[in-house]
Amino acid sequence: MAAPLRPAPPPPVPHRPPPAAPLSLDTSDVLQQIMAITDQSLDEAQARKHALNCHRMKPALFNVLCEIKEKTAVNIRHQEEDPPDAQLLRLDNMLLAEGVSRPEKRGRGVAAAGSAATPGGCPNDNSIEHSDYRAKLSQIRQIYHSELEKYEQACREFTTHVTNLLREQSRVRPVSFWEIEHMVGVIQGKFSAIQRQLKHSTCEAVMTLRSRFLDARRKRRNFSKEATEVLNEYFYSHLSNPYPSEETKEELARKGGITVSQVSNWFGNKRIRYKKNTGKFQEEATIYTGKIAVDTTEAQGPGRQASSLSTPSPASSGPFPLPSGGDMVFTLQTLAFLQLPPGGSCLQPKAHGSWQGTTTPQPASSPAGDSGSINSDASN
DNA sequence: GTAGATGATTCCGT
DNA sequence: ACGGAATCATCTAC
Repeated sequence: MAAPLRPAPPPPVPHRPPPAAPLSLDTSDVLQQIMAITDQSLDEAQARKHALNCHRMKPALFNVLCEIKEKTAVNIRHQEEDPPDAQLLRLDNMLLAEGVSRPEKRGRGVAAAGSAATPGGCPNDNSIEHSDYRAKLSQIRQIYHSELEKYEQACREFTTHVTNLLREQSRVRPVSFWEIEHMVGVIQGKFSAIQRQLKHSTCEAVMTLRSRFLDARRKRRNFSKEATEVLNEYFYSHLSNPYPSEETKEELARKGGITVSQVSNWFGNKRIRYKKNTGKFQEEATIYTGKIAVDTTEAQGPGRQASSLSTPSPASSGPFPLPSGGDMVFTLQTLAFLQLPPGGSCLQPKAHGSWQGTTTPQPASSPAGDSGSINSDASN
């Protein structure tokens, strides 16, 4: 690295007026001493430097060196303007997008920090996996910042050291402002190459973490018994129109400890699978409609707590064979049908039959069969 | 190990 | 945007 700072070649002596013999000797002698200075010990060099500084030829020699330096410095200045590094820009942008570049905020809600850390978002974020992801990302962020700080500190120290050295050297040889600037640039360039490597590695680490996290998302776990029960209860009690509204989905999600997307997935899968093989679900339907009937009966008692989900509307029959063993349910169904709005098709809820018969789903918000006051699906 | 169950994803139509 | 249908990937019971 000292190459650009090496003393300039000996001055073009022939261009000068022919000096007297003793002067010529003097010049070459001084040059010899300068060239030999690097081979000497520190103490020797220091003493030699002092001697040279006091030498009567020093000002003249210094001027020549200045001329030569001026020419090379121009070249240096021209080489300085590097184009902006596109790759580095990409790395910076990526680290910023992944939330690695900005320092970690402390004392804030974990969830808030987590959502900020995953701009890509994960619709079905399992809280355990999500916090795991956040923890790993936080680890990466910490390492990145600590390494970055180390590099920056080393760069600062080294730059100061070299600058001081050059200033010191400027007493014996011409070291221009531009030269020092150039040297600082060279040092910073070297350190930024290291930083780039660090950024690259960090990006790779984040990408690996991300892909692992996304893979993990695909790993499914069966819902809890409670979640399945809540969903099934709603499904079988709204068999005529198993399309929960957004609000209902949210409540089902809350009760089952799952996300709204999972509720939507579940209902999507359930409808398809039920439709494909109704017979297979007979037993399950019997269980849940029986359960609903019991719940409904209990709910009729004094002091009941009305809930749109815990006291769902009775299942209506329809194109689906209703499971046997739900007498109470059947009675309630009949009551429900009798409450159809004027003009409604007799005894057949509008929504009934439509979700199986056609591919066009009935909007959950306005099924004729669910609009009655008896229907607890009012949240739709 | 295998079959069936089940949650998630993708594609497509409305 | 939502839902149906097909499919994938994993879990679970045997």
